[in-house]
Amino acid sequence: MKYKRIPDETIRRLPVYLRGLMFLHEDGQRNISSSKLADFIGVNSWQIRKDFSYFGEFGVRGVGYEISKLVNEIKGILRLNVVQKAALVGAGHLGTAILSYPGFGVYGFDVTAAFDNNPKKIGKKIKDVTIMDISRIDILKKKNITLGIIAVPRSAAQETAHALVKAGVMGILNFSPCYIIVPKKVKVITIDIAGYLARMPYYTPMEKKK
Amino acid sequence: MKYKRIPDETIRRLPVYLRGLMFLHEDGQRNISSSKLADFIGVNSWQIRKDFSYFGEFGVRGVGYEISKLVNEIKGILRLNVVQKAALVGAGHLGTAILSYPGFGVYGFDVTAAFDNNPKKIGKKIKDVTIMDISRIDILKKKNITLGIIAVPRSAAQETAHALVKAGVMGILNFSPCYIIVPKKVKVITIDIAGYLARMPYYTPMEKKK
DNA sequence: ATGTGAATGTGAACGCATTCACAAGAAGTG
DNA sequence: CACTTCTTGTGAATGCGTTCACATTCACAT
Repeated sequence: MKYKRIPDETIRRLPVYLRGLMFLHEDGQRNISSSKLADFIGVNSWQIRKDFSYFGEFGVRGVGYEISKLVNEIKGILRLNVVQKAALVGAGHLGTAILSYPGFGVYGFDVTAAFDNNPKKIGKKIKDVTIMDISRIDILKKKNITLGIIAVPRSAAQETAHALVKAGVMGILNFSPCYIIVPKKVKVITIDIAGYLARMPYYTPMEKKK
Repeated sequence: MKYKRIPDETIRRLPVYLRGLMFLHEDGQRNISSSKLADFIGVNSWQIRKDFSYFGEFGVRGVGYEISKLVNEIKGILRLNVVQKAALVGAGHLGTAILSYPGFGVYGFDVTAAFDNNPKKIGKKIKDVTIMDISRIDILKKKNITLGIIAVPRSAAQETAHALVKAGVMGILNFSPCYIIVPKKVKVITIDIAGYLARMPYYTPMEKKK
């Protein structure tokens, strides 16, 4: 395929394809067609083919895709073929859930450091990770960790982001429900968990009374 | 504004506007212009004005918007002006975090029931909510709960969705990293937490070696 | 070799969302 | 009242992403 701008939406879908494909791979399957894959992950087959076409020709016409090859290609595009280390800030309920969550490992992430400002939590161990005082965040530079996860109360989100950037982080996953300001070179993705649910009543019909 | 189809993207942004406005309101502010609001939540001012224009004229030309009015308008559009009750399935780490998370309340949600299939967890209380056996899920009908939150392992996600739908749920927030099949009338939003992080390395520059 | 069926890859058409640019309205000032 | 400043609301232009339709390629059977 000729040179062309890659839609952001395509990038957003790649992890979806990847997790579907990894599941099928573990399940023992070797090959798949775009339409089978489409049914499995809930999109259209032409969308899948188009998305792949931005990066090259990964399949064989008349035959389909080899799953393991596709997994490697997508991992390569997303740079998930090397272990990416991430640090968590905020060891509350959500932070604990994140540290315990197996899903990050699936994509090749290693959440390998955690910070909090509550002395009661510092020193505690959750899933092999010992919680450190936030003041020691500069250790990220030494450990070469470039991704940060913010799971602190909203009021502390902006300063946490600053601290992460200062410690060399280039990408931030922000679970605080607010906009945070960072230098342009740093990528932030904000997830307002409740915000997703907030859309729901708009789509669901009025509740009928008893 | 004349009749016109409302973009899905607009609906997606409304909760973002809402939470920003509610914060400003609590902070004691009364009025705001679209460009001030835009800076605060990290979008463009014309985007905000356009989005509002689909629903009516909420501001005053030359003056700006009255925050409390705007909050009510958006709540009305999203149907958040009545308390919406939701049920959680899966009381693991993530489920616990969700029950403890104050963010849902901000939007007017009440997570008022929780289920699990692990006998050890049943009967335990988290934040006023007692965890019930999943087999009792039909109680949702009686309690008039129409929203469900899935926080179970992937392998159990599809059957959980079925059970929720059977119990009368019309909207599902799914934290399992997989596509789930439901009747057309039911709205599903899937959040693959790790999937968001998976996009990150694509955007961040290659890590430099020491 | 040739035909048939299956599945990919992609230019082109389409449609939707964002962005622009400006008319319209409100408030303050002299 | 006339003038200036400010800010909204929106038709129109633009641009981006999705969808379509089909040429292309491969495997297999005959």
